[in-house]
Amino acid sequence: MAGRGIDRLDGRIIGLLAREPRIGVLEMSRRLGVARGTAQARLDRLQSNGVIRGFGPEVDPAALGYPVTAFATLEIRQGQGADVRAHLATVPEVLELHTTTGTGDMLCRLVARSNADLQRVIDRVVGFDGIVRAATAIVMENPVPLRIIPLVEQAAEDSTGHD
Amino acid sequence: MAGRGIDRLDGRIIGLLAREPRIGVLEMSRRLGVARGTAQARLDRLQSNGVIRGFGPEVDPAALGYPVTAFATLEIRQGQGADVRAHLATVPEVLELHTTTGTGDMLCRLVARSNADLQRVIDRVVGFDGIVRAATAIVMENPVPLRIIPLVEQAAEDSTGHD
DNA sequence: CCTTTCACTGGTCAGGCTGCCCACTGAAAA
DNA sequence: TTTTCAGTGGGCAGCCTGACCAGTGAAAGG
Repeated sequence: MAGRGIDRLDGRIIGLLAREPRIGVLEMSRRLGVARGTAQARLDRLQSNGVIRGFGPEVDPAALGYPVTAFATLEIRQGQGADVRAHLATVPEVLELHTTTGTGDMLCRLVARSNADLQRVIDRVVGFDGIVRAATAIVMENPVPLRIIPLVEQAAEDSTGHD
Repeated sequence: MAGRGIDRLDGRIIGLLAREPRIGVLEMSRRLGVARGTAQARLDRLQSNGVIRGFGPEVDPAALGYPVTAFATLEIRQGQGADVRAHLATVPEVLELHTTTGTGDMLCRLVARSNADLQRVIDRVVGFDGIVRAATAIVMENPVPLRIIPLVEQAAEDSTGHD
């Protein structure tokens, strides 16, 4: 654990990076109106802090041929959690998995080639002994795609106010 | 709509980029054992295809001071969908929003500074006329963080088999 | 069987950026 | 007052990028 927070300059760096990821440190320093060394140091710190985890490519499952997304709530048999986790990790169509409080025990995000193919994916997901019940919700629209900038801006404001 | 699929070389490119995002086209071509122009052309194609959306920084909400994640299922009053979407888009703690089939009408991912703070976030989310009911599940563990590589590999295998 | 097309190769070139170094400044903390 | 630290502005060599080009091999088309 490291980064207690970020200031406005950090926020601007992240925003800039989000808008134009291909940008270099030099160009970044020019846009930000700071010295190159400063931009470099800030960026290094954000990365070692863990605030910026990396710059991995964002791959669109739809473009890969998996246009259908769904969320499945799973109910697990007592004590089978670890096995179920391991099982789900082997299914490529399981994009993420969370254990949760509430009615279900786990929530996972799935993708499939079609609604018909989703059946195959779900069969594979729930075709495992430890899973008692599954409820699936197919995603129709995605009005707010995964985003972080608004939160970054709020975190930057909430900080001491330094620039 | 564009990319019908990807071949093995594309898959290796994405995998390489995921492992070492800072890598350049030249180094990439060396690792892949192809000419630089080829690597460049493939990468360009993946991006214009929309398979690779971008290289935005991956920001960790926890490092920003938001270690609590939750999923909320929302039930919407008939005809209020658009208003609710617009409302949720203004809440920074709403990281993503989907409209779904199933018991709820919408599913959103939330983050908060603490379990106590989550109450504030939920109040803000559901404190809107069009929302009839909300069910929240707090995330305890995240055994499978958002991933795409296994799917990329499968898509690459499923393709014609070209390299 | 010949020709066109296309992806890939391997090479060159100038310009620009990165990583690294340094001395200096100003502000805050000790 | 002294120390510490972030930031500034500058310089340097090395490497990479983007652009370009001629040549090759395979597949598709005539």
